Formats: sequence, C-alpha cells, structure tokens
Amino acid sequence: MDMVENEAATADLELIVHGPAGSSKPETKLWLRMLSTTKLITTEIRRRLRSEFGATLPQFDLMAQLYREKDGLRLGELSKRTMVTNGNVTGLVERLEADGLLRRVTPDRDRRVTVAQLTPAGAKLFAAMAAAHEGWLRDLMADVDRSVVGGLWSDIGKVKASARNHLSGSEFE
Amino acid sequence: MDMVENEAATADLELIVHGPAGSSKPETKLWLRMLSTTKLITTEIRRRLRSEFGATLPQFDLMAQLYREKDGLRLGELSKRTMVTNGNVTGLVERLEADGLLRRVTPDRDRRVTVAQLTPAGAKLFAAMAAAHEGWLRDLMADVDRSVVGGLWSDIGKVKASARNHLSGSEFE
DNA sequence: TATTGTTATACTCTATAACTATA
DNA sequence: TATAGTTATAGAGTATAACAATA
Repeated sequence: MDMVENEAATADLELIVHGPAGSSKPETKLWLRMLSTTKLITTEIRRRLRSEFGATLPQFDLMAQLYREKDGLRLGELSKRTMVTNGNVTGLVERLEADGLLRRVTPDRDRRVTVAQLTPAGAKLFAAMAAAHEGWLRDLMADVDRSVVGGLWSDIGKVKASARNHLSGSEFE
Repeated sequence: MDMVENEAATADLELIVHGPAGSSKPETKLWLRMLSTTKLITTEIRRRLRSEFGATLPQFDLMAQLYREKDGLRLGELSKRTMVTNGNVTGLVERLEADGLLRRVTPDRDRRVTVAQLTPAGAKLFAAMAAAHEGWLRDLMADVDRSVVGGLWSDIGKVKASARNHLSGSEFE
C-alpha cells in the first residue's frame, strides 16, 4: 500500500458522483471519504488476515464477538451483532467449527437454541489476530491520516452544521 | 434501518477488539467507528441499488468512473481506480456489457488495449442511480449522525493529537 | 521481454425463501 | 402459532495464477 495510490483513490472517490470537487452535499462528501478510506483499509486488513492467519474479515468480526463473551452467544444474537443474516451465520459458524476454532452447544432448557463459543484454540488465534490487527491499523492510519483524516475533520464539521438546520435537540458538542 | 439497531451495532464494534470502551488506541477506535458506520450505510445502499436498479455497489463504482470520462477508460485504469484486480474487472465489465450498459472498444494504435465506455442507456441509468444515491445518503446520514458523527469528530481529534507526536511537517489544521 | 487483458479456479460472502424442530 | 436455526439456491465478489495477443 503506498501513499501515491492512496491519494489517487481518495481523489477519485470524492469525485464519483457529481463531477467537480466540492459540488456534492456535505453528507455525500463525508460518506465518499469514509467509503474510500475504509475500502483502502479493509482491503489491506483482509489481505493480511488471509495471508497471515487464513481468516476473513467476517470471521474476524464473528470471533471478536465470541471472544468478549466467554460463555458464548446464541446464533441469533451473533447474527444481530455482526449484521449477517441467520442463514449466513450458520455457514460462517460451520467453517469456523470445521477448523476447530469454535463449538456449538444446545442447552437442555431450550433445545431450539444453539450457542457458539470459542475453543481454546479459537481464543488463542483471535488474541493473536487482534494484536496484529492493532499494529496494522496503527501503520495504515498513519499512511492515510495525512491525506484523509484532515478532510474527514472538515467534512464532519459541515455535516454537523447542516444537521443543526433540521434537527431539534441536537446532541452535538 | 432503525436507530436502535444503529446504536447497538456501533457500540458493539467499538468494543470488538479489546473489551471495555476506551481501552483501544485512537487509531483503532476511529477505524472501528468508520467500519461500523460504513457497514451500516453500505448494507442499506447495496440493498436499495439492487432492489431499485438491479445493480451492485462495485458496478456502481465502476460506472461512476466511466460516467466522468465520456471517452471511456482502459481496463487497467479502471482497475486502479476501483481497486479491483484486472481479472475481476473483466468479469464486472462483461456483466455490464451483457446488460447493454457499456461497450468495449479496441483502438487500432495499440491492439492490446481495451477501452470501456458507457452506452447512452448506461449513462442514463447511472444518472438516475446517482440522483437516488444522493437522496439516500442524506437520509441515512441523518439517521446515523447523531450517534456516530459526533464520535468520529472526537476520535479524529485524538488521532490528530497522536499523529503530531510522530509526524513531521503535519498538514493538519 | 514487457504489457494488456482474458481465462480458469476455488472460495467466500450475500440475499432470499422454504423448511425442521422445539416451544 | 411463533421462534431458533438450518438448508437450499443463485449470483457476485475476491484472490491467485496461468495464459494469449500485442508491443
């Protein structure tokens, strides 16, 4: 990931919708800036998760939820927290279970329920991924902050100003 | 998309990596906030693009690039701008061409090159999508700004403060 | 030989809906 | 009847690498 490409891609995305820079509404500009930034970062994070840990971002998200809940979570709750549909949570969980990273348990009190929880191997792997992840972010944000964060700062100010015009009881400031 | 779910998802993502709120580094917090926000918005944008226009977000991105370049773009350039690999650009372009939204042309001066350009139908469809898109964003940002934008504002300030400690010649402010 | 695209492959994700078992 | 998950299906996206045509 290099600086030149970052800036090029950011500039492109700013201009996606309505041509010349500055012509979009503040909401749109903020959104495009966040979209380009998160795309740059997620692409790189995904690449590293895959090459170094054999994991995907959705899997990382799911494991993160379970890591915080030592007793595990029901699949429906996992679905809500990860914003992934029930049916697709089943598939995600199956792949992780096949790798020995989590297990599924059905409690006797309600046999409709399935609770997923990390195995020791899963918890260990997640801890390693999270640690690496933190370091990656520090580096990646350092790459993008000069070109993007300053712009975000400015865009957010405009969205806030714009929001004051049609929101009552604003919680800003 | 409702407010309660937005806030829940945001809160969850903030806590993904290191447990209690506030324990993560500023870069990580900003990143998690942007990730949760963009995920909420992209999910909804993708849903509406599909149901109202039969398009995907990558297709929208690609068409946006071509919309700005009436003479078209070489596939390699399209690949760079959309951050999609060459091989996958071929697939994207093929699907759009099959729908009559763009055409591929090979210039005589260099027969290795393929230039893609929107057809009139493609330009018309993109204009309609972009207009709708702008309205969707205004609504969606209004939904999330109270809970998220204020937090972004605060997080960015911390990243900037943190960056001042290891960047020379900062372009902030 | 280097460049531009294409093809091939394998997996994963996403969306939708029908279905099963349990309550 | 309602709820929790599972299964089925179809389409797209993503990553990698080998390949063909042209320069």
